[in-house]
Amino acid sequence: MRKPCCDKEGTNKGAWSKQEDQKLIDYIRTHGEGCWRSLPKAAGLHRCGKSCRLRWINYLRPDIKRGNFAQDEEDLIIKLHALLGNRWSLIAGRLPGRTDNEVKNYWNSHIKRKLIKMGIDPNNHKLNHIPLRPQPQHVSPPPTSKNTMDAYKQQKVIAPSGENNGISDSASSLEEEDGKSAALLPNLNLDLTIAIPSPRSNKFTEEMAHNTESTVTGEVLKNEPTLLLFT
DNA sequence: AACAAGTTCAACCGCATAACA
DNA sequence: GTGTTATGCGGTTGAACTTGT
Repeated sequence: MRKPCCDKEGTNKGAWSKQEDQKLIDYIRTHGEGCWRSLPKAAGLHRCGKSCRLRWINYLRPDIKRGNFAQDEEDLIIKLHALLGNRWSLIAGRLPGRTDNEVKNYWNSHIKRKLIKMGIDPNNHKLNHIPLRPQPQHVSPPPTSKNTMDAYKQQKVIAPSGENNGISDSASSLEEEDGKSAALLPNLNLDLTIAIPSPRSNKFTEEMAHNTESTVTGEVLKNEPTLLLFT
């Protein structure tokens, strides 16, 4: 039997030192990413592979964009979250230079609070105070305001994602509700074009294709899941 | 200046699943 | 087909930092 990934004894934990960072950077520059299990030993690090991977992906990678999120990034996160739920890696994948951890943290510390303040449930993007009569479906024009927050404010119509944070009940659940529920209707002007990506994301893509008003193209970009958002 | 409360964010943990034997 | 390991993901934690009193 092979040893488990994280052998608890003899491995460092907690914050990384500059020396550790440098060792990791040097090693990956020379050997590239991959084989995280054997990397710590080869790089002379007393860390588990998991920890090295996380440090590299979330902090040391050269293409990481640090600093505040721009307004358009924030809008995109909201839109994607409405559609995808807490699938941070998928959301981050649409924000160049941003990591899933960063997006998740930003959501929890900034956006979530903002939405709550506005009376919007961040879990399902619905208003907490629901009008007595539901709006008819598919009648609202796309938001004309410059960002999603404005759209929320002006139209008070929130995205479709269901209680479970997932995507599985986005469009279908609305059909099920059939106007009986007071749930508001999607109006984020999400026009999706999805290309079948790498095998790993096929399940996701199928779900998306099934649950959203989307166009599935036959184009495949190797190892690059493609989800185009037009706002 | 000192402390408390609130916020941010890097890092850890556990689970799911892909990959492999 | 089954069992085991490696990897990736999302939830959570806690130290560091900021703000208010």
